[in-house]
Amino acid sequence: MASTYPFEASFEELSAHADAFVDEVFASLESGFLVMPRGQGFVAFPDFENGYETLKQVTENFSKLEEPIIFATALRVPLVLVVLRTMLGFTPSEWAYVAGQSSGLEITQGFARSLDRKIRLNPMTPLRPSPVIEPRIRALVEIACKMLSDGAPTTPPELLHRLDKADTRGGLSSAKAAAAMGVPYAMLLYERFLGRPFAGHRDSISELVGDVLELAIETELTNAGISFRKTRRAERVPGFDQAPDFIVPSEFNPQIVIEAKITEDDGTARDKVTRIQHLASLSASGGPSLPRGFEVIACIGGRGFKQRREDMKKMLLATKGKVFTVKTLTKLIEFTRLKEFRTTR
DNA sequence: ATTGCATTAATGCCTCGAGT
DNA sequence: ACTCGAGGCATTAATGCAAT
Repeated sequence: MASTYPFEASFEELSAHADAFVDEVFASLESGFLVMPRGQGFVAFPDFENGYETLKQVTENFSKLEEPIIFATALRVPLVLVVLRTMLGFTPSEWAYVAGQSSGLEITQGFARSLDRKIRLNPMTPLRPSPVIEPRIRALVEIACKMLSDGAPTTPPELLHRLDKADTRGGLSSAKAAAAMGVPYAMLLYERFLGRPFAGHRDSISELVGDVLELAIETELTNAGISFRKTRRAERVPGFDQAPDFIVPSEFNPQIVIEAKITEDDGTARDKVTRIQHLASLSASGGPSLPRGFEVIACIGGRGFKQRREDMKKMLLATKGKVFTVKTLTKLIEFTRLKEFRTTR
């Protein structure tokens, strides 16, 4: 085979040796799941512990859970709310639902989510709720106190109550015991097993993971002095049903589009392949506000793409070989039409 | 403040083919 | 003919942020 990398190959070479090029791309893909960004809203353990200790103090070692006291404390140390939610083992949405049901107030899932997010972003900033917000927070605290005090009701054996866990099963006495004596390592592991490890945090930084790749592309483009338009989340760009991540030189004149995707999951990878194929067909057909024949470039990362040989073939053919990974990103400009837009050496 | 959108991971069900 | 595993596919849940 004459060419090493798919982006150097002619279309004839590409289709003749598709499998070899798939191997080449696979070889340069690596997985990055072992490390993840902390992100803005990451709650470090000392902060979380501070919330916990505060709650433990004002409840006198979890011997009494009273709404007025906890509400006042939560305003002062907002992480108390996060700790309460963790004791319940609920998502913000779920907490909002039970609070709404029991209080009769309208407490939307979005409200609980943004409150939780706000606290995680600024754990040390006291809350100053407006008259509209205050009763909602009170209702959240109220229902948490009640549920944590009552513990899990008995359920038929085939059902499992969400409060049926070590520290909440028997109401306050369970929490009290857990706080005083700790919980066995096996119990910690069991909880971890039920909730996939780092799930909440992973979900919240899911977009930052992709940023690493996007930033690398941005650097390449900027260094070469190439004009580009980077689209934002859920942005609408005329001509595209879903906006590609980069458009060169601008959204009004799409000559080159770049899709950047990292995934560790094969289902997601499949989805991305479909999307890139769709871009390729848009390029072939053109559209009301799209010139025909714009170049489609894929920049990919993560082991998810390794799972699917057939899909990778499709992607290589759809992009005419213009598939880059973190390892080959330095060749991005040289081997694509991007070089036509270069203004610096 | 609320809503809608895109993104991501995880999971169950289905199909297909290899091996017994 | 049957079993088992792998891969494909669709669905679900959770999340942050731009738009409203």
